[in-house]
This record gives sequence, structure tokens and C-alpha cells, in this order.
Amino acid sequence: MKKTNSQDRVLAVLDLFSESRPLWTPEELMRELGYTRPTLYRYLKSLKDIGLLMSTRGGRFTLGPRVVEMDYLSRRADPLVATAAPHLARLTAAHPCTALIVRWYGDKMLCVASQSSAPNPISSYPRGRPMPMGRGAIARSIMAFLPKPQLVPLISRYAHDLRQVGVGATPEDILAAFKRIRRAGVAVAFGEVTPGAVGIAAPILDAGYPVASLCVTVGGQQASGELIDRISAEVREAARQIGTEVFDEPNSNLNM
Amino acid sequence: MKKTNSQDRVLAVLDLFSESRPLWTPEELMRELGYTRPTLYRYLKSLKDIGLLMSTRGGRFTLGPRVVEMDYLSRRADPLVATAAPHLARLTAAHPCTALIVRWYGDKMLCVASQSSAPNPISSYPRGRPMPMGRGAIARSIMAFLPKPQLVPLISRYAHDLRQVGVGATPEDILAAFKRIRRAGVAVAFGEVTPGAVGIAAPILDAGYPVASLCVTVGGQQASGELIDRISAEVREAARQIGTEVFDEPNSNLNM
DNA sequence: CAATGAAATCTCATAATAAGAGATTTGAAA
DNA sequence: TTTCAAATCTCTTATTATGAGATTTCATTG
Repeated sequence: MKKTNSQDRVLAVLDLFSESRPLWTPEELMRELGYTRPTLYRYLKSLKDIGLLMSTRGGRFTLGPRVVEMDYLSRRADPLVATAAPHLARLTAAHPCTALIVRWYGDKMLCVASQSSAPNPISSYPRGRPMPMGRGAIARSIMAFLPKPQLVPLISRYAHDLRQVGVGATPEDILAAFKRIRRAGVAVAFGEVTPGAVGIAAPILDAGYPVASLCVTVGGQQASGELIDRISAEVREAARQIGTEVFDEPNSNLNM
Repeated sequence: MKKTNSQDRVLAVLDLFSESRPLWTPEELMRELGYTRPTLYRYLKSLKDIGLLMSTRGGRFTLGPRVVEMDYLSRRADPLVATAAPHLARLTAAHPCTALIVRWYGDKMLCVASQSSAPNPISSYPRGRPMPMGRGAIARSIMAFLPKPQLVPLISRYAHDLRQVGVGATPEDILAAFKRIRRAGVAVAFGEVTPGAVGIAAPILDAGYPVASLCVTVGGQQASGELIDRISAEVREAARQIGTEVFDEPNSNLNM
């Protein structure tokens, strides 16, 4: 889908940079985006001049220093990060665990804040790394609170993963599982994303709509049913409070 | 200076976000950039859709989740970060200190990688935070290796700071001081940026041109003359090696 | 140094898009 | 419901973007 307006066209260059393709040559960019040489070089010049891209060896481009700076700004300015910090601190003080705030945007979920008190943290999702949507407590905590018209296509899209991790065998089963999560207000998953880890996650809602998730991961050995219940309650409550503080409204859909 | 091409105009919105102004309302953006309402909203929509900006409370915009993701990508793809890591590890193993890699771009310097073995790290320049150009060993290590036509305007610009920290009283004195730094291959500063800290920095050169700096900071109490000399030699050598590895060429201007 | 070839940039006519004045819609608050 | 501010839309005109092709720059090789 080739964009026609030039603001979007220049920004589309940035869209190509991903974990699997963090470096691009101009030839590759031209081919992938369908831009002609002069047009692409013009865009590259604009992006380089503002610091969003930089050249590295081999004539390849990667994201530039202004990205680094903007992330610093983002860390400091994001109300979700600031508001969540004391909650993360309390949760990690109460249990040896890793506590994460994960934002959902577009079709991705990114950790934006985390703290760990686990002796050997086993989670490997540092700030900014996209997480899978088809697996894990975090994804499920978010999906479960989506309006049904939005949820149904996602279930189709991730049906294979959802089946594989045991959420349900059919779309109806999966829907029912999501309904249970919504009623419980929290999702729990065992080793789906990170082997050996239990993830317990509750959504952070803005006007009832999930925009992020608070997740606590503990090592599987420590995770009795009672502990999981206790952490679940704490996670649910902390997520509720964070949502209230950041979005100025009580979460109103916890018991649909 | 109002840009006329629309690629640059949309990117100029991002330029406004800074440490002192991380949040902007549309009204403020309109006023600052001189764009009309429909134009600005068009740009904001583009930037929001790609995730570079997001709305927060009070109708204010801040940098968005795609920035967070791109910084993650940048951390992993930047050859300077990867190449420097073992060097930082070695320096922090040898001394209780903080070791930093700082990139210079445009008129800013940003830490892009750091490690610390100091018992109480006193440096407060996390990844991405811009550093002052007029003070400190890092700035001086970079400036000293600039070609004179480029250095002279910078001296004028930062003359007040440079005088205040004792580099020199006149532009001639300051130039002479930079010449000495260039000959030494390393710059040393005492408490100019962070009170109580000694900074020892050497430039990382690309074809003789400074693009970054390696800096070690130690607490002032530990810093005998002999220790500073020893660290200086290690920093100079590590910076040289990093430059060689990243930019594929020996640094050729160490003894002009 | 010259030759070569790839990368990068420039020129310029034409087509496409962007801008913005003004109108309209949407959303939130009272 | 009314009001008002924020956000979006319409449409004409002006401006800019595009891209074919030419030219320059840069790096490598002999």
C-alpha cells in the first residue's frame, strides 16, 4: 500500500526498522518502499538532518541519535511510567519478581517500565521490545477487555497460538476463556512467553478500554496457587489504581 | 525559520520536544511552529498514526510508543554500542568508576551506553540525556579534535562556560588549551559537570573526525595524579580501539 | 594519476499534493 | 439542552513533490 502524501511517505521509512531488520541500505529501502532514487535520498536527508536516522558502515542506515534522546524524554514525560513507578516498587518489594508495565499500540505491546527483585530475572523483554500478542498473560489481559467486534478478528488472527497454549480449541472456547478473564479481572499464564515463568497480568483501562497492562512474573518454582491468588489480587488492584491516576476516571468495566 | 517542504515541516513537530518542554498542546504547537490549525492537525494525525506521538491528559501530546520501540532497536543496532560494551566492561572492572560512550550530533552530546562499578554512582546522565557542550571532559575531548574552522565558532559560543571552568581567559588561551588536549589525546576535568567527579575522556574518531567520546568518571576522593594518568592512558587506548573497530580505519590524528 | 562504476545529487517540467480560509462536526462541560 | 472549544472537512489555488534523465561525487583499482 503505497502512501501518496509526502508526510506519510517520509515517515514510512521509519516504519521499516524492526528487530528483524534494524539496518537498511538505500537500495533496499527503495525497493521495499517503491520510491525512486531521488525521492528516497531526499527523504533520507530530511531524516538524517533531524537525527532520526544515521549512516553506519557499509552504507547502511540505522536509527539515529535523536531517537535515543526522544526515548529519554519519553521515559520522563509518560504519565503512565511515572504513575506506575511506586506501584512497581511496592510489588517488587513484596515478592521476588519482575513487575512490568506494557503498553499496547497498534498491533504491538511494548514494555515501557519495569523493576525486578527476582534474584535471577528470567524475563527478557527490556524496554521497547515488542511482545507477542498470541501468547502470555499480558496479551490476554488486554484482549479480554476489548469490545467484541474488535476482539473477534484478533482471535482469528492469533487462533493458532491461542490454541497451542491451551486457551481453547475453538473460537467459541477462546471467547469463553476471555470472558472468564474479564470476570476475574486478571490473566495468568504459565511459561508461555518465558519458560519457567508465571505471568500474572491485569489491564490498565482508559474509560474502560485497555491501553496497557501491569504484569508480575515470578519463577515457576515459587508459584503456589495461594501465592498466585495473592499476587493476582495485588496486580488487579494496582492496575486499577494506576488507571485511575493516569486517566482520571475509575475503571468502570471490571465486573461486566 | 519556517520550513517550506512538508516532509521537514512534519518532522519539525518532533524537534520541539525537549527536556524543558516534553509536553505540548496543539495550540502551543501551532503558535510555536506557525502552522495553521488544519495543517497542524494533519501532521499530528500522521505522527500519531505511526506512533511517534501520543495524547496524554489535558489534550497534551508527548512522544509515543514507537519512540520507545525505536530506541530498543537503536540500542541493538548501533555498532558503537555493541563495540564499546566489552571496553566499558573492562574499564569498570579495573576501576570503581562509571564508563560512558557519548555521541555527538548536531549541537548535542548524548550518552548512548554506560556501565558502572562505582559504589555510589554520582553521574546523572542516563542514556539519551543531552549534555552541556561548554563544560566537561567529554565536550572538550570532542571539540579539541575538530578542524579549526569548525572549532572557532564553538569557542565563541561557549566562551563564557569555557572561561568559567578555567580552560582559558581569552579565545587564544582556549585554542591553546585545546591544542594541548589534542596532543595529549585525552581531556581531564574536575567537577565541571557533576560535583565531586573527575571526568577523563578521549574522542572516538571516524577518519580523524570526532563523532563520539569515551569517558570514565571517578569520584574525586580516589583520584590521585597517578591514577588519573593511568586511567587516561587506558581511556585513550580504548577509544582508539573502538574507533578502529567501528569505523574500520586507524585514528590518524592523535599526534598532530 | 586516470579510468571505472556505484552512490548520491541536481535540474526542471509537469503532475500532484499541500495549504489554509472558512465552514462544519464532534466532544465535553454546565 | 446549550455553549464553546477542539478537531475535522471542503475546495480552490498555490506550492511543492516527483521522477526522468543528467551530472557530480566518491571510492576503488590499476
